[in-house]
Amino acid sequence: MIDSRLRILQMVAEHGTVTAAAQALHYTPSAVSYQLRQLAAEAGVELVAHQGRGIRLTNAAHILLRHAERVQEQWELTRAELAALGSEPTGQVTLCGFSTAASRLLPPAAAGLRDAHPHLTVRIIEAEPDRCFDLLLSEEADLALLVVTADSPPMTDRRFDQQPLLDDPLDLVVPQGHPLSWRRRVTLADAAGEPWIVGHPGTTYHQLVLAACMSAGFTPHIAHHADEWATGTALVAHGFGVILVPRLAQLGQESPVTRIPLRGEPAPARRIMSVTRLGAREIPTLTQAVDTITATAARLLPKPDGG
Amino acid sequence: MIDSRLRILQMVAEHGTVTAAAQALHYTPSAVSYQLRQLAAEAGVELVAHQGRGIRLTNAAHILLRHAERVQEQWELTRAELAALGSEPTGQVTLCGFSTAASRLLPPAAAGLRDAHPHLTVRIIEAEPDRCFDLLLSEEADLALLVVTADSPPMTDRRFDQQPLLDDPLDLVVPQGHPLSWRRRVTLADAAGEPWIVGHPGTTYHQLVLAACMSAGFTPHIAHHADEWATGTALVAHGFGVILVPRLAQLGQESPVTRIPLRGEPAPARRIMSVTRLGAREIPTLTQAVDTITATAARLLPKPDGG
DNA sequence: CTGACCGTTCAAACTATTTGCATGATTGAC
DNA sequence: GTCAATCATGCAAATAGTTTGAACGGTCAG
Repeated sequence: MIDSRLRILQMVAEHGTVTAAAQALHYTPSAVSYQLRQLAAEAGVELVAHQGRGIRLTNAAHILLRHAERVQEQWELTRAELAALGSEPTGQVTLCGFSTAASRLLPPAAAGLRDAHPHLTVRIIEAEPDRCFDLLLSEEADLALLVVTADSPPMTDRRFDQQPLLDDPLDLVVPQGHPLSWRRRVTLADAAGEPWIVGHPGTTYHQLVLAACMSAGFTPHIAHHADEWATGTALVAHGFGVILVPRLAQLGQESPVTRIPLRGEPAPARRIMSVTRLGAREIPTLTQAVDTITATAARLLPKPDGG
Repeated sequence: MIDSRLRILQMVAEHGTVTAAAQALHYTPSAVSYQLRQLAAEAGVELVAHQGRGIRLTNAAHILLRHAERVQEQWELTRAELAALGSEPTGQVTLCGFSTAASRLLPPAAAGLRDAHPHLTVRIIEAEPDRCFDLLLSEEADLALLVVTADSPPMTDRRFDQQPLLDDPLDLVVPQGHPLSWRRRVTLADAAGEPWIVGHPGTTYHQLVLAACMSAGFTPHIAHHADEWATGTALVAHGFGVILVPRLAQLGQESPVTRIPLRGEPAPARRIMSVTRLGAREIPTLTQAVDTITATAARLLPKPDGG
């Protein structure tokens, strides 16, 4: 509903370059360039200034960006009004989230929606947090579950409504028989000297582990890279190091490892957020989805006793 | 800039039928129908209900209409911001108005704008008041000069900013030597018994004359129809009746007629309004245009002495 | 029951957008 | 300095989206 040219401008502002914006939108740079030109003509102002081999957005562009935010918000309010108008929710709602969310939290919520509203089409997209924000902006998705990363927009970003959903505690996974597995109380710092297995640089998992270790006061010795839980677990089982897994993540039973809840103040955890476009949270369908997700999470993470 | 589908919905709301909306937009009914369907799908709601051989807009459609108004207003504010950003006004500005305005008020204003801002393209469209509102909505025009008619949107219509510009006094035109031409003081009621020459039914001029006569307390005897001043004047000169002409209208010198300023409380006049989309009046270019038009009007209608 | 209107549908004509490639400009590495 | 890499843009061709025109079914007034 929001003008596609404004969306493109938002992406350019977000990603800094025409090329990156094009990538996020599944467009080619030519298309983005062309549309920016159109928008500039329509508004009767210059939008971009060339700077080096890239571009810089002008003052006028920032005015248009503020406009886009307001229109976006207004549109979400209207959507909510329409949805509240009664009658069965119709059309399509799309939930997106990173791997663990997509596999454990979203399906129950999606199924609940589907069963409650026969005329509603429910879609799920598994995507990394960065991409989730793009999906929200482009209205390809309506609700996103994601872990905060260094690349996340700030909480104050007026395009999004970001609410903490739950704190997913982190467990340390060590080989069976590892000295730490006998300890009554293990903190992250206790594993500071271990060789670590983390995701590839740039992945959310990589950032997560590094951030957790950093806030525990040490920099991990990274011995191996593995992006999938199964791979990491297997490496641990064979004594290549230790990994950190969020409580929500399910590990296969194949590898003989010990999973140890970490203690600490605060206990190491990853914060999972539910994110909508600003104003969209009031849409009944989404409210219901968030409720279901909260309930699911409570079931999967029974009582966080002790801390 | 505003979504073309919302514009179409506005037109349908305004004109009541798909066909009429299509006409106003220079579209075919098919296109309007198709776009309404698209909009409904995008919003996930029903927009039209069939009623008899026409349609009726649903509740949801009215919510969307309110949305359209708000977005429209927001866009105009943004335009004003952009325009105020400094730098020379660029792009295009279009003024529209009914015949007299188009010939006597708009050209000086347009010329002023053109000379003041070399990079600005100025256009003029001559159009009946009804059409002027459509032109504003579709952003084909930015400022309209028009006479209030029975079909005008109410002053409270949140899509427009309607400001009184001037009152154009009405003159009675009678054949030379006509008894009324010797009177020191003539009111409209004095011509109640004359045969009248008016525009064709439905024209602004027709409405104007009837409204004036009605507020003077009589219904004119309509003897002839003529839409052009020259035709009407010629008919008057040949003794077929009398006509009413606004002071701004220039009559050719070919026909021997007498033009008598009408008295009364209030003096018969047509009220000329300057209309913009709501929020657009602050755009410097338009402000300047209105100023020039006011000045031109003051020059053309020197001092309304006496009443 | 007939003619006038109205809204919708469908394939075809038409527009506008998007792509793919070529180009010029800038940056950083060697 | 040279060279490869990165970036934005321009243009013709491909593609997707919109608009048209003609046909149809429903509704209303005479």
